Amino acid sequence: MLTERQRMILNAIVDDYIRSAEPVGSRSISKRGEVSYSPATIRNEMSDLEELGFLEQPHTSAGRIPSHKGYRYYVDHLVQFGTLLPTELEMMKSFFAEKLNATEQVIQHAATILANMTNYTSIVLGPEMFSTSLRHFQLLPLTDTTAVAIVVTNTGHVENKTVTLPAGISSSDLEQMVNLLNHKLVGVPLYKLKSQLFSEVGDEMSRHVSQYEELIGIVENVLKSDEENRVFLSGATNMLTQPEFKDVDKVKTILDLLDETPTLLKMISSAQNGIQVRIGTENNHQAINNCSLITATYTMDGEAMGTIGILGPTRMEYGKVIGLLDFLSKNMTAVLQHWNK
Amino acid sequence: MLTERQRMILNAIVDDYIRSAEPVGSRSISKRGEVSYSPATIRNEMSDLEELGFLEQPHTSAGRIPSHKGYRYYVDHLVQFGTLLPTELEMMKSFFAEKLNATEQVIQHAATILANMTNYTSIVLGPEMFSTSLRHFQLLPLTDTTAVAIVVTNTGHVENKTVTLPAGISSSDLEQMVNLLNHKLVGVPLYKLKSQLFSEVGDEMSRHVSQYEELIGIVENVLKSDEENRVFLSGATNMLTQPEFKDVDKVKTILDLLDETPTLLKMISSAQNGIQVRIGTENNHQAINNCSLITATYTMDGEAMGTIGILGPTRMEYGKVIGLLDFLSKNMTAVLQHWNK
DNA sequence: GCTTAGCACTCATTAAAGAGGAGTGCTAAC
DNA sequence: GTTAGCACTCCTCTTTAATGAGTGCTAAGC
Repeated sequence: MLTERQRMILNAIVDDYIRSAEPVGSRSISKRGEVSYSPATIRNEMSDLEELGFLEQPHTSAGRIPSHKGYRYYVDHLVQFGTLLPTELEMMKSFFAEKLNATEQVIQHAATILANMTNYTSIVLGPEMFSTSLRHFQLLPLTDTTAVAIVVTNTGHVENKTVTLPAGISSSDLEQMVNLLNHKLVGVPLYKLKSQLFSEVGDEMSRHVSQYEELIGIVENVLKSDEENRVFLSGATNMLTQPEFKDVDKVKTILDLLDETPTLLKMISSAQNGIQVRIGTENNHQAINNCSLITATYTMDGEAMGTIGILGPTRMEYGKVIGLLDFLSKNMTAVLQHWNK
Repeated sequence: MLTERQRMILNAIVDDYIRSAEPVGSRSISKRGEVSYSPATIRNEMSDLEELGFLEQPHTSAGRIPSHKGYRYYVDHLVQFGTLLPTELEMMKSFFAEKLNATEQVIQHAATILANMTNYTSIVLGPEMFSTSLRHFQLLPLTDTTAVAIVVTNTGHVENKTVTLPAGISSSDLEQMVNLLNHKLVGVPLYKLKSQLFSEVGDEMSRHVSQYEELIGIVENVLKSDEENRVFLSGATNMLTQPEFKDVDKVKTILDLLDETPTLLKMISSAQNGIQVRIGTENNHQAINNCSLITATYTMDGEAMGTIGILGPTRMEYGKVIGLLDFLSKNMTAVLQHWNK
């Protein structure tokens, strides 16, 4: 619905604005060379683009800046994915070459490296715990009524939580039950635990099933309490370097949002497979109405495991970030696979 | 060395400045009533106080603000500890009434509540792991060469780390050794592990001591990797609400510092017993030259366990914060004791 | 001798006014 | 359809002046 020339002009304006953070005037577009028309012609097109909702004008005598709709069009039709610069590639290589022997470390490190490379804020969602399987379950009594429950997954991930013990179970009974659970349920994917419980354990000791269920409840409880720990944040203070956030009050609402792990979790875990860009209000959070979130999911054996996200101002370097996320998410699998197999 | 009147004036100036964040003039001191002298007299004293280094003047025609030395004198001789307001007491009570069944949660929650009550940033150092004792040690093989090591302390704290296994140990040997270690070393304070190893285990299997040592090394390794997790931060963004930090660049260096857990750890773990106030440059960190850190240590059974700290601008409410920290640190023991015994 | 009223002086802050300039929209010519 | 020309808008920056809070000093008062 846009003419080729309009697309070129829109593209030039967005590019320019991303670079400079200043409203873009017709003359500076004309001088760039890509669009070889006079400023007057470009002005006419800009006027049309504004009428169509792709551009905005801060005030009459200023240049144009992209509207949300403009960014959307840019992202959907115009942006070209960046390829990694030699230095970036170098950093990536050294990241993948590193000997990190825990999934968390890989994720955490990925977050850090992304934040450093982009100068934006990175939000990374670690592997979905429920897609892994039970490696070991243990219950260590602390007092008469409490114990620390420990769940180890096949990925080497350890979760623990101090729990209140089910009433009316003797410690020897408890031990026996834990042993049986381990014997029968090790290797079972976590999300299947409950159903497996009935087919495996239920047969043998049907009269105690309710107590077993309580134990499985503990396991699930331990894992659920972990959800928030899946979120890794890095470079939050990079927000402070963006000219649009030089006002302390604005940036505070953003940083406060970044402090709320549950909100972050909801935000990033709602990402679709592949690369997704959510611009401004599409994020549905007042505080980041002037931010864009670019997410990429990473997989293992074809299954979605987690999400990598970059949060920056709407005026962010979409091409570069998408390129980086694409590269990282695709190669992430390799690293994780190495340690989880 | 200061006259009574000078002390009163200094006190009034610091109080006023803490409240208003504006240079304090002689007239406003005179009007407060505490010092019933004319502005001219007060001006003379202020001039003397400046000469003595307790006050500073931003420019000729401005009021005075306290210098670091002025704050130091205020903290050492003038400030009166705040008593908790009814609302504050209420918050404290509900905090202590809460059923938190893990030390980490207590600490984390203490940090949050402090940040909220003071509107400053709280840095809390959790219990020293090495002062607790071994509850359980476990090694779960993941691959041929790696395993996840799990250490549980008597406080219900669980640490884990994926480790590379010592070369040349069969899995059954390993199991046997872990069992023996558990048998002999459970209940031993963590800092005594190594020495105890020799007296307990060394006798029985002297030829394998080096391998045992390697296992203990793993235990210590697991615990060391935890040091950073002892630090809990809350209310970092509160810094943004302080008028002295309305400049984004200044506040960025502070927030960046707060992101460096190891630095925080060093900073807060160097606190002396009891309540300590470090003003401005006394913190030895460029980034927080305009901040003060007030710390209080909390104990259990007379032994130092950890530290609670509040970081704010040098112009912070010393009296109130010291009152809060005093109250909290003294009552903290009670909560922790409840769950660790 | 300590205290204080009086006054000149300093200097940050604020408001107003003007100059400059970037950029637009429109019109008319190419 | 394209573009040069031009009047117009409005932000930004600078200058200037006014305001006022606060000081330091001197001399008078108690």
